[in-house]
Formats: sequence, C-alpha cells, structure tokens
Amino acid sequence: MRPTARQVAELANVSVATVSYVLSGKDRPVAAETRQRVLDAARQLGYTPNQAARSLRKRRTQRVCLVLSSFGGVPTDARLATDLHEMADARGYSVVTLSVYDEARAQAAVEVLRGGIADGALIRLTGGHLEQGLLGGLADTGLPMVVMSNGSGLEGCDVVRTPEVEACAEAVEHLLTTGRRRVAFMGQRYEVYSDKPEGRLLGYLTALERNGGAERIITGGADDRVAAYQTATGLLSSPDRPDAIFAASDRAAISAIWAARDLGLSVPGDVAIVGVGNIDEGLISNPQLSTVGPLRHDYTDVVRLLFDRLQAEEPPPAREIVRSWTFVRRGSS
Amino acid sequence: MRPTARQVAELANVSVATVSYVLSGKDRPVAAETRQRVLDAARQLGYTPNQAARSLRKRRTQRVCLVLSSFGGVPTDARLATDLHEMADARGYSVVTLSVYDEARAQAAVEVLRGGIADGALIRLTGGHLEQGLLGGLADTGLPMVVMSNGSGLEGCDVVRTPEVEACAEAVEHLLTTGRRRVAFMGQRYEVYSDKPEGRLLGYLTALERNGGAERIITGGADDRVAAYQTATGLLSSPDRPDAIFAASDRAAISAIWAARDLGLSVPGDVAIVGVGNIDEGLISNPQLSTVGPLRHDYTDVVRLLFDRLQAEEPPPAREIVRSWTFVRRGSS
DNA sequence: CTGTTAGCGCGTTCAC
DNA sequence: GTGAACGCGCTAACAG
Repeated sequence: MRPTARQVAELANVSVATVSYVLSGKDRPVAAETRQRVLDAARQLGYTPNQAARSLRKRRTQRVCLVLSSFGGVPTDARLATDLHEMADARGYSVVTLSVYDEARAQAAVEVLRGGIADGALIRLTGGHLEQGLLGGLADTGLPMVVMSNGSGLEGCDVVRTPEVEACAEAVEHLLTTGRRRVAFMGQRYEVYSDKPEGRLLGYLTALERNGGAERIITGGADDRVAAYQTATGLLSSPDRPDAIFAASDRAAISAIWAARDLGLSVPGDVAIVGVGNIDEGLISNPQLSTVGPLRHDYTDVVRLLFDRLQAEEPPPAREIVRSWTFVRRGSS
Repeated sequence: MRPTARQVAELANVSVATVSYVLSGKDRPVAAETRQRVLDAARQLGYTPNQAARSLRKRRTQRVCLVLSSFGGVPTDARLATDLHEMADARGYSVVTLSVYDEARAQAAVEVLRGGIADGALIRLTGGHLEQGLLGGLADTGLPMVVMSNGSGLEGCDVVRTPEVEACAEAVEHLLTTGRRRVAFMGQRYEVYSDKPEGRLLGYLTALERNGGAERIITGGADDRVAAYQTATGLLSSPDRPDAIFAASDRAAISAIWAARDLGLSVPGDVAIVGVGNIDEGLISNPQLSTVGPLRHDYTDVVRLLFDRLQAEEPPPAREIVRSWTFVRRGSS
C-alpha cells in the first residue's frame, strides 16, 4: 500500500497538516527540527503525495497535456514537445501526451481531457476531422487550449497559424515559372480524400489556377516514406510523366528523389522535386531538397501562450499567432 | 465551473448515488424512467465525472502509462503505441504517454508515476542511464510495469528482451567472413560513451574478438540522420577508409549509404553497410538495406503482459519474454 | 428500486 | 509554531 500523509505524520510525531506544509513548500513557518523529522519520515517511507487527492483538493492538476497525431516523428512535433517540457519544468508543471491518430483516439482524448487530466492543452493534429472531433467535444469545457491549426471554428482558444496555402502556392508557382509544365501533387490521405481542398492541396490548386490552369495531377502517398516511394515510382514510370513533384512532406519528397534516381532520372533536370516542412534531412539528400516551411523550429512563443493563460489572473482574450513560412530553394528544383 | 454529480442529481431530482450508478454502468437496477432523467440531465449539463475524485475513491485510475524516449519516431515505438492503445480501448483503459529523453524528464516521470497517474506502465527507453534513473525511482512502489530492455537489475517487473548482442555479432561476423577487413561501428551517444560496452556495441566487439581481433573503429553519430551522414562522410573520406559500416540504427545506415554514394563509392562494392531495426524504409533504399531486427513488428504479446497483470486477482510472478531477432541480408552487404 | 452516509488522501481554514 | 476539523467529487456499503 502506498504511504499516505497520515503515516508520515505518525512516524514524525506531527499532524498531517504539518506534513502538508513541509512538503508543499508553503511559506508557513515550521520549526527546523520538526521540518527535518517530517522530511526524514517521508524519505523513509518513500512518500509521494497522491496527485488525485491533491488535484481534487486544489482544483488544479499542475499538469498540461500535449495532443499529437502520432509518434511518426515529424521534427516539428519533437521540437514542440521539447519546448513545452522545458517551460513546463520551469513553471512547475508536468506534461502528459495524448496520441490521437484516429477517430477512436479522438473520442478517448475528449473523455480524458473532460475528466480533468490537465489544466490546459496544446493541440497539434494533422487531419481536419480529428481536430474537429476533439475540439467539438471540448468546446463547452472552457479548458484553456492552444491549437496549432489553420482550420476554422476555433473560437475561444488561442490559435497558431501558418501561411501554408500561400507558401505552398509560391513553391508551385516557382516550379511553373521555371518552365515545368506537368506538376504533380503528392498529398496525405486526409487532404486528397477530403471533399473540399485545403492546406497544401489548396496551395497547389491556387498556383495552377493563377498560372493559366495547368493540368492537375493529384495523388496520395505522402503519409509514409515507402508509400511515397512507390507512388513516385508509379508517377515517374508513366509515359507522360510529370516534370515536377510537389510533395506534402519533406519525407515524401526525399522518397521521390530516391525514386527518380532509381529510375535513372536526373533531379532537377528531368524532374524537379519540392517538399514541405524544412526538416534537416533535406540538407543531406542529393540533391539538397527545396522545401517550404519555417526557417527556425522554435516554439517557445506557442508554448508561452498556454502558460500565460494558465497563470493569468484574468483569462486573457483569445490570441492568434501567425508563424512565418518561407520557400527555400535548394538543388532539387 | 465544471458540473458535478450533485448538480446532475438536483436537475434530475435524484440523489448523487443514483447518478453515479447510472453513469458508471453498474449492474444496480435503476428504473428506466429514472435512468433516462439522469442521462438527460447529464447531457444537458455536459457532465463528465471528475477522474481525480473517481480514482481517489476507487483506488484505480483505469489508465496505463506509456513511457518512451522520444518522439523521434522509431517505427517500433509507433507500433508499440498502436498495439497498446488498441488493447487499452478493448479493456476500458486510457493511455497517457510520458516522454523521457533526458535526466530531468526521467525525474519528472518518476514523480508523475509515483503520484499515481496510472495503474501500470509500459516502459521502453533507449539509454541505460535513463532507464536506471526511472526504474530506480520506481522500485519501491510496486507499480505494475513491463520493461522492454536488455538491462540488468530488472527484478519485480515483466521484462521483454531481444537477443540484440548475439544478432549484432552475427551481422558483423557476416561482414568479416565475406571478406571485410575494416569494419566500423557507428553507435549512439549513450553506447559509445558508456564505460562498459553493451548492446549493439558489445555485439560488434564480440564479433571482432571471435574473428581474431580485427581493428576496432568506433564512432558516434547514429543518433540522427544528419549526424550519421556527416560521420559516415568523415569515415569514408579518410585514406584508410573502412570497407564496412555497422550502424546502430537503420536510419543511420541509410544515411551512410547516401554518404557513400555521394562520395562516388559503390555499396556494397567499396563499402558494405548494415543497420539495426529492420524498418520498412530499408526496402526502398538503393541498394536495399541489410539489417538485423525483428521480422514482424507486433507487440500484442508485450502489451498483454501488462493488462494481464493489471487485471489479475493475484499478482502473477515476474515474466520474461525474449523476442526473436534475425539478420536480414539484402543488397547493401 | 432509491436515498443516506462514510470515507478515499490531501490542503486549508480556524483555534490553540 | 502546531493540531483538529472540514470538504474537494465521487463510489460503495447499508438502510429503507
């Protein structure tokens, strides 16, 4: 059985109140000798306060929740997690992560968050319907949330946006204005099979539109590296193969470079390739990967949004941050 | 303010006990009409039971905790997470994840787990000292744990091991017996800078030993793709370059393939390359990657260990599973 | 079939 | 400086 404050108190010959005061580091004065007895007793018993009881009483968990789509490991998620952990540490919060990669997980996450697992949440999901499911289920809770998303209907929480559509359009326009005539889009499932184009696909379509409506070539396959390789191989083996591929992720774009090279095609000579995300790996591909995304992966501003809200006296009004995205032209285009 | 069971009770004109019985799905008989009133009231107020109060009272959280080193995204972690979530769902548990990528996070995880966030934990860390810190801090709690590790001192919890050393030795021996004379080892920081060789490094050393003590060439750089590329470039640019590289991860091995090709070296002609992990990406590299690891990524047996322990009447004795690893020779060696 | 009651472990008044 | 007593929101035992 886990030791309780009562047991510590008995062992130290004090009351539970004194144990609480000593261990929660309040400024209430406690005699040095008493304090030491309590500390010794706690150590001896291996006592750690029960967080459920503590949060029930204090009506705060001192925890924040990070909600991510997957452990598939986009570097953005990793950096975001690091920045969150760091600031949480500094402000005396713990971090727990919820992984939401499908509808069932979105429902589960709603339950857990409604159940009060944390005082606030930082949410970054890829896949519009997952986000809708989650935020819809949380709308009436007033839980402090920061959402990284370009979606709509995000009232009541802080929102962090990127100029994704415009930046992708710029990248595709670059391809078109440097002489590419058949630009293919390789997207993620949720984009390609959505009823209304958004995000990266919308950027692609916008660019085609602006440039006199070049042919639309739209495929999936950007969800993982193997699928991307296979998709790119298919595209590039066709007799009327594209002369450029705009991939919805850098990982997919790098797979496409491999596919092209394995088919004996030169990049960017025969086919130009551009990705999204600006991950470090793009610097070691051959040729180096052209991409669009943030220049620096620093999310302290995002994270600060959450903690400022948590620690404010008055709930601040919903804020919005727009991060900057840049087209980075390298060797692959 | 979040609605409480009391408010639901008042709205439905029943007692809080009835609310509890209706919503927690106990078999206590409740009149259909009463039940409906409670359900309506709960829905109307947007009531979700406070998990802190519930676990305090039930002395169970109905949660399990997944502890991982990072979101860097080894596919193994992703599959493990999927299998855990699935079985948790089926058995009525939630899953929260703790991310332990450094010493501070290990300490934080100890606090959180000691604080009682979950009824059990599934732990898979890379980095011996992190694991020691975590398990040491949890040793006296009796928390049900399943640990995926080849370390020692893991009494009291279920352990899942791999024949890592022997399998890696086999891979390196394969290189030596196919005529390679200078086999380099590219490892992760925690292996290379450890005082006592273990794991993949130990496998490498064992193979050298067995084959008459070929020269040891040991570098770091396997922690991320860019570092691996740079390290491999350095190794392979040297006048007495190795004619084989055994990398501690498939991702690093693939970076090494790129590095070799960018230097105009043929793989496996000039340099053979072997990785660890058997990730899918090895099938689309050129040449395909030789590797050592599990043939199937299925972790239901691991996950079952945890839930069986959680749901058993009597705590079962500590179990041990040894998963099989195989050397898979492909084109790169 | 339903209501009343007594804690779960802790933090916080209020007395002393 | 310290202890006793109350209640956070909920479930489980016991009455009725």
